[in-house]
Amino acid sequence: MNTTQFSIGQLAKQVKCKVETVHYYEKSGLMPEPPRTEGGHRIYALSHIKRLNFIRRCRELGFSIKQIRELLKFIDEPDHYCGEVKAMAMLQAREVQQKIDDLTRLKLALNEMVGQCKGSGYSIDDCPIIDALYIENNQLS
Amino acid sequence: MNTTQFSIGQLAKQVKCKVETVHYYEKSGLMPEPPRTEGGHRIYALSHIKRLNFIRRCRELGFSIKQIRELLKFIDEPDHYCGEVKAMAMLQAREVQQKIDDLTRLKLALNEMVGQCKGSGYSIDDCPIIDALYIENNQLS
DNA sequence: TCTTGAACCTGTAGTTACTATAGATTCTAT
DNA sequence: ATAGAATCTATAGTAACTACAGGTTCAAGA
Repeated sequence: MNTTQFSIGQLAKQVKCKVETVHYYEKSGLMPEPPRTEGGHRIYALSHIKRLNFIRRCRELGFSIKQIRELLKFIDEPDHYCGEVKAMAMLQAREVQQKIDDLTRLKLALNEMVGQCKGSGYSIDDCPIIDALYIENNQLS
Repeated sequence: MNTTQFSIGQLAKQVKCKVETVHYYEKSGLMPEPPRTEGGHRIYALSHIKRLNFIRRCRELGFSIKQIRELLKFIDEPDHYCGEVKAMAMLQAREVQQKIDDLTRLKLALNEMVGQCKGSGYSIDDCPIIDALYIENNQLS
C-alpha cells in the first residue's frame, strides 16, 4: 500500500513553485480537485506532479493559461491529434524568434550608444537608441 | 505656424495603441503631461510620437515600465556624467543579452520538440512534445 | 497523550500593464 | 446651431500570480 502521496507543500516544492500557485491552477481548472484528508488537506499523487510540472514548463515557454488549457485538453481528451500541439509550438517558436530579432537590434543600439557617449547628452531628435527603435514606425508609414 | 500637432487619438493611431494606454503612460510618468486646449484636450507634437513609439517598442521587447523609465532617463536628463550614462547603458545591454540568451534557449527547445513531431500521424499518447515536457520531471525525482 | 508550531485551509487584497466602461464635456463638420 | 465623434476623469475588470489574514489540521517531541 505504498502508493506515494504528497501534501500540497511537497508538490509545490518538487516543482519549485508556490503553494498559492497550485491553488490558483486548481481554481483556473488546470489542476484537478484532488482527494482530501479527513480534515480537508489536499492529497496528491505522482501524476499530479507530472501535470504541474508540465504546466510550469509551458508557462516558462511563454504559453498562456488559456493555451495550456488547450494543450491539456489533448491529454485529457485523447481524441485530439498531435498536429494541433505541433502547430501551437511552431507558432510560439516564431513569436520567440521575432523577440530575439528585436532584442538584438536593441542591444546593438545600446552598445552603439555606449560607444558614442562622450559626456554630452542627446536630444530626443538624435538619440541613437530612440532612432534604432523608431525605424519600425517609418517603415509602416 | 504649421507646427504639426496631434490629438491623443491621432497620436495613439500613429503608434497603434489605445488612447487609454497613453493616459496610463502619462499617469505612470513615461509620457509627459502635454499642453492642453482651452477645453482640456491634450495636444501632442512629433516628439511625443517618437517617445510613445519608443515606449511601445520597449514593451514589446519585454521591458517593464520601470525599466523604460530608466531608459528614458538617458533622454530626459542628458546632464548625467558620461561614466554614469555608460554604466546604465551597459547594464541595460547586459540585461538585453540575458533575455536574448533565455529566448534562444527557449526557441531551441520549441524547435527541437517540433522537429520530433511528425504532425498528424499519431494520437496524443505518443506525442513527443508532451513527452518532452513530462520528461523534465523524471529527471528531478 | 498532550501540546506546540509548522503546514494547511478559504477568502480577499495587492501587483503589473493594460483594457473597458460610464457619464460628462468638448470639438468638428455640416 | 447642432449632431455626433472624440475626449475628459474616474473606476472596474483582466491575466497570472503573490501576499496577507485569521482560522483549522497535522506531525513530532515531551
